[in-house]
Amino acid sequence: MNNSLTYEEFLKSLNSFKPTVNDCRISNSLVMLQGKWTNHVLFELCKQDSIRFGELKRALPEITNTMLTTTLRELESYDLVNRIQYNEIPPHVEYSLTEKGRDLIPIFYEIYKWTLKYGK
Amino acid sequence: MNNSLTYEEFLKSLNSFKPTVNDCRISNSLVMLQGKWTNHVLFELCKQDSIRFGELKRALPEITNTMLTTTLRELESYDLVNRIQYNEIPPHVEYSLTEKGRDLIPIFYEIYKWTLKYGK
DNA sequence: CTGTATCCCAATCGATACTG
DNA sequence: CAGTATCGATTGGGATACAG
Repeated sequence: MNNSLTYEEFLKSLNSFKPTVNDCRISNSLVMLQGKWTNHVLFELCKQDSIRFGELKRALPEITNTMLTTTLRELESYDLVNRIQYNEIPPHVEYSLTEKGRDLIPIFYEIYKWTLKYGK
Repeated sequence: MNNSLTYEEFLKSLNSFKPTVNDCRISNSLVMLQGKWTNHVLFELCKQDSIRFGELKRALPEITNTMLTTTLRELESYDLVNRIQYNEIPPHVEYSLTEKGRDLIPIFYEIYKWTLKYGK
């Protein structure tokens, strides 16, 4: 059932993918990456096993508290990111990629290669 | 210069990628796919060598004229799509992927595999 | 057939101030 | 430390009508 096509098979069967929007699960996946900050945050999370809210904020100096929180909550809702809260003094929170999130890395790798070829 | 890293090398060097937004060329690439209709249109264009405006419209019944035009113009501006106009009676226009656009297909393939594993 | 022009609405983004 | 609340600004998307 879950046998994936090889790249060659994928190319040949492209036109058998349903054209209508609702049936296009591939495009639906991209919706998860559509937020302005989504991929920046995901990419930071790729870099280390876990990272704190404040570290993320320093890594992305242009993001606001509101947007960082909103983005992280969205990624949690997609089950791409884990949030672990430590109720110590001072309290802190660690964010990390789930397995589902880490499995996005091969996509980033293809984007990396494309960018190397065409990026400005 | 343009030697790309292997996937293993890519993984190891992830944390050497610059964290700041402006330096993150990978994330900049994703901006091109951020429009609500962008990836749907690109995906339709992957399926055949060239396609007419009206065919695209029928393939994506929920898109409006305005958004289809806007999206195509945006893709043209990124040099992902060619537009060829035939001044016959009746006039028609053919859209096709550029080489740069076709080189996005490996990215779609990775998204396809990810979707197969995790898509709802 | 392949678009534009116009107008409106909704969602997103951001700045600032404040809190458990 | 890691957020939330509020409000205003900006952007993007959509409906409709019309044009080359």
